[in-house]
Amino acid sequence: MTEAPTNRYYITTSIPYVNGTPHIGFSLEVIQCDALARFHRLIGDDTRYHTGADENALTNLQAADKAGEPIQQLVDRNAERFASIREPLNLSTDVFFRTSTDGLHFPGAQKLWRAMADAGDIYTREYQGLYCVRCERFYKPEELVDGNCPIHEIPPEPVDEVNYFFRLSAYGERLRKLIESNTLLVQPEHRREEMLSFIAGGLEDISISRQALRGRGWGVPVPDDPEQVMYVWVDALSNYITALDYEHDGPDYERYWVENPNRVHVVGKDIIRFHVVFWPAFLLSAGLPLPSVVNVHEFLMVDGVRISKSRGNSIDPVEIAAMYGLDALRYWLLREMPRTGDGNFSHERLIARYNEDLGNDLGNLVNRSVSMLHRYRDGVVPRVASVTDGDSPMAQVAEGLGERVQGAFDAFDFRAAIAAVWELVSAANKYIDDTKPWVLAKAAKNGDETADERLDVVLADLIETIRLLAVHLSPFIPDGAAKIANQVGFELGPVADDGVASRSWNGALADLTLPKAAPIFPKIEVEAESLS
RNA sequence: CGCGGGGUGGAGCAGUGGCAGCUCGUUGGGCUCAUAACCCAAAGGUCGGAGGUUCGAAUCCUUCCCCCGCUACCA
Repeated sequence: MTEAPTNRYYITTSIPYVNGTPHIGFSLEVIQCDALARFHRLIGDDTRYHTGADENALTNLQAADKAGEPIQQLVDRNAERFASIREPLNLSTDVFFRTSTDGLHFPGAQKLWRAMADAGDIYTREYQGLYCVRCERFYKPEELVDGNCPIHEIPPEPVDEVNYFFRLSAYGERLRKLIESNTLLVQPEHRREEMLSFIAGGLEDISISRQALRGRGWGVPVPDDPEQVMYVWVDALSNYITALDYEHDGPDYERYWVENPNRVHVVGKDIIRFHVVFWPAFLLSAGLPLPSVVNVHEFLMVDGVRISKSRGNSIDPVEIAAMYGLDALRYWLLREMPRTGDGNFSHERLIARYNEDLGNDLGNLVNRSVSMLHRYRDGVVPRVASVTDGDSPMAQVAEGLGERVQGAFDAFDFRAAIAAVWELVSAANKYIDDTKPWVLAKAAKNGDETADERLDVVLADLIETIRLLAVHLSPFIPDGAAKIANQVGFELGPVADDGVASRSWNGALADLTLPKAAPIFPKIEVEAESLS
């Protein structure tokens, strides 16, 4: 096998405002990214999974004022809440980056600003207007409803100030070409078209600063102008590189941004413009590499209604994980969320998916297989030449599974990735019914040597199938995958091309004695009235 | 208004020119290794309406109806 150069993979979530607490919609994004990060580690990529908090937004300051609390204190407390979902959701994040406290951020963001300014893309303009602090944008008088911001229903503040503007209008053509050529790949396809259509409509220059006074100095100061702080999106978007120490062109920056073809952002559909147009334009201006992929996910609704704090229909993913188990939550999010169109969260569907897929199909498969191995072979995995050679029926089914899963991941199609693995689960359950090991065992007991050999093959086939399942499922349900691995006598560990951690059929568990069978995904039993 | 998405058996979804599929549910059967799990079979859809292109349309075109998102805050 020739030594291929190490592939690299940098993946980011968007960084949420920390004026509230994480809800299940955000967990969709971090869990999608986590599956991708874990998958890329599994195939041996040098992977960095980045997430964090956007703390310099004016909206955070307002939340603090409303709570009568010092801004830094509120931001510290809420950032901790976002950071703390790492353990209960078993996220493999490499960094949780805070834009108000991490020393890398301010100088990095200012360096980016200077680079854009040096390119001649930043200029000042007198601006008079009505400014909604919650939106952090200006409104035209005719856009107001009863004198209020149409979104937040609060009166905008009259503002008369000089702002810095970015020459976004100069970048439409270059962005169009980059997106059309998929140099900047926007997924799914219809989002790409939406952005092309947006660009074709013409880009206007955008305001990229606000008066520092309005936020009492909260935010990233504009270089050489203490009167102004950066518009939150310039500051926030830059986190993807400031966290890598863009300030000093540090080793992580070189490794994951400059010398890495895979720079992947995963974002919600609401902020697609910022990531597909604004951010790439900033980078073009500064002469820096662009993201290679922006994957856009849809929203998760609850009972068909958009999650919002004012409606009070927010659902805490940590609570769901505590109620039903993390595997249930992760599996449901990755298996059920449609690629186009919003998904709909419901306790019933989550429980149904868990019980049916994880409990009945997968968990029961492991359980019945290991039970039979103990019953007929004292828990010792038979060593069978045809199985270790990959010549057995289940090995045929598993052929190419790794490629199918990878193809689905490359397309951010988590449902297809899981479905590919599930073909193996279904085939294994069917295999048991077809081969009837209990019949073989009875015949063997009566002296039928052919049946005895056949039983070895079937059992070895099943155990190897389960080993593969544990490995392939580890990006989706790391906890459950670890339990499956334990049931067939190994620990999920670092990536390997052979042995128990291999993604390919190899019969590596032959001769091993397995622990006693124990249910991995016990059924969730709930009474209907507790679901409301 | 502009841009975009969706409308497929009871429910949730896949399916971008070639006999309409998947999961769940329902009904019947099989099996007894297993978490009352597993396997097989059946019933159930004129693919939102109308028109058109084509040998052939869920799929392409036209038009209409309904639901939703974006329009420079929101994961």
